[in-house]
Amino acid sequence: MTPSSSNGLGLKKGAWSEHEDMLLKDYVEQYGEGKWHLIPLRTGLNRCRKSCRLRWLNYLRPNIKRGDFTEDEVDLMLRLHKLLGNRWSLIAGRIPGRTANDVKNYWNTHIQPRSKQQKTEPDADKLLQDAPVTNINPQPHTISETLNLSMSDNAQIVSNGGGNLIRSSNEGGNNNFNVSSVSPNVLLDDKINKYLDDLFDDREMEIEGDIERSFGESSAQAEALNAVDQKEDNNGFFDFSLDEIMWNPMDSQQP
DNA sequence: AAAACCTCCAACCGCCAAGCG
DNA sequence: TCGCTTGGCGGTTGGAGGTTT
Repeated sequence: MTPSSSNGLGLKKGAWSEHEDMLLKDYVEQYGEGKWHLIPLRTGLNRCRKSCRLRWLNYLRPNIKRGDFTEDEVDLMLRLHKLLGNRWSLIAGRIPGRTANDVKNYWNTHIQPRSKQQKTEPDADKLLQDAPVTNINPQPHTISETLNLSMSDNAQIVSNGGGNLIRSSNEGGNNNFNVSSVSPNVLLDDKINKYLDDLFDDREMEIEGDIERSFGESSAQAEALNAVDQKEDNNGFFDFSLDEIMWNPMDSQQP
């Protein structure tokens, strides 16, 4: 992929220039999304339809978020991936401002390497024990004000207004709350590690096997997808608790 | 200071499904 | 029904920039 290479048809490939971005933006503002094949005709842009569509979806579209994924975005991604697999567009559709490419890239660079490492190094725990101990101290961290994750009925994560997160739990509903302050980074590691633990949990494999035997894979998946779709509000934002995402069709009671 | 190595992510590729004549 | 076109998706690549040696 050279910056200004072209294919056999004379179509330009590689990185987009500001001028090309402007042409594409103008086209979409005037004609709307779709009809990508008409772009070269109407704008003189020497790019193939696929390239135009991708550029718009992954870069030029309004409201695309840039920068690191937040802790709640990663948490949601992990859970949705567990439910949906590598269906990046579906996952991205439920993380506002993130594109399928963003999600896929993040997964491939941050999550997958750890997953592979854990798979190929069964003695990872021992190695960690032998490694020099690092004390992880809570660090001040700015988070989005809109963060309001509902984890479950008896465990919540909220901002304390001072930049740190508070994890609270109400064990057994007896009004005895355990509250601890944790940094988002630690939470993130917790969640990723928890996910990876679950991923290789033999019992879970058995359960999934049961689902496929009982319903057929497509049926279980469709049911799960419907559950997610029904919860989507008009703005494309999700309106369900994380426990609900993890609802298992095998469970007798839906949350 | 510079070479080697690593990480990230924008962009490309090939495939598939839907729509249409 | 068949073949073509188009939109869309997931997997992969490779260049840019950062980090380490």
